[in-house]
Amino acid sequence: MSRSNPRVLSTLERAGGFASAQEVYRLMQREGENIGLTTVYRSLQSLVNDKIVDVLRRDDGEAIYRLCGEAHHHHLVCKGCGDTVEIEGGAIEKWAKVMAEEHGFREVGHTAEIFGLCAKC
Amino acid sequence: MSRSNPRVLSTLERAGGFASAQEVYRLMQREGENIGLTTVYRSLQSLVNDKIVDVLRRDDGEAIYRLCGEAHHHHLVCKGCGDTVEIEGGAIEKWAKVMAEEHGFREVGHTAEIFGLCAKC
DNA sequence: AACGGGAATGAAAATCATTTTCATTTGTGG
DNA sequence: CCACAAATGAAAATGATTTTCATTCCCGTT
Repeated sequence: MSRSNPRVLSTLERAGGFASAQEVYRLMQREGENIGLTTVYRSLQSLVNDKIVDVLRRDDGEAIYRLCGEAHHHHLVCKGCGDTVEIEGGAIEKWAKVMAEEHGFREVGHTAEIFGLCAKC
Repeated sequence: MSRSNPRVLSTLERAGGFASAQEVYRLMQREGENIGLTTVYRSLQSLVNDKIVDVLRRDDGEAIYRLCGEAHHHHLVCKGCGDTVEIEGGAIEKWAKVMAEEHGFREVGHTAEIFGLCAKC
């Protein structure tokens, strides 16, 4: 297995903690970094596995990566400007737990996102 | 502009009101319908424009189309066998609404899935 | 220093969904 | 029957992402 290239993480940080693989790659190119697209993808994937970054989807389907704290949280994403707010989801945790038990599921996780238009858009 | 081919809508309905363009296409093929992939894409786009169907994204980025006005439900998916149970998510609807209002978001939708191991796996 | 093996790298090819192009077919009004 | 616009679909183009594979780098061992 490959480990994350530290320059990828640092670039993602500098990008405001929110960018697609292609964007991270272009950024690094512009900054004269000598790195291949493949490595950028691999590093991002590895960061996702390690739960250091989160992956979401733009409306066009492109994956965007985002630095993420450890606390489990959810996102409120603006369809217009892509602005993201981290929100708390206690209600979801409970819902997921109840639903899982009701159907005899074990080792459950969940995803939940809300998307819409923010006040500015 | 092209108009939607009615067979596409009818197939999407039969698919449970929830499928990707490729899936709709494969379904129609299997049923002996004589239609091209291009037309399926065009029809779905046109249905989206007319707000007859909604478009969401799968985790892998593939676009999935859903009939508008379908009872909104969520999925409980088994990581082992892929079995899926439709579950009701009243709690989520409320949560999404509250969170959106709290942050000044409009026209909000949401996605929520629970995954785990079912009783058999 | 030379050696060997595993990890990291990246160029190029492969994949896959989606879009575009364009020539053909179909349907409709005149 | 004719003309013309809309609909269709095969094939090529696009763009993100993944895979392949040969090369390079790193590190501990002789």
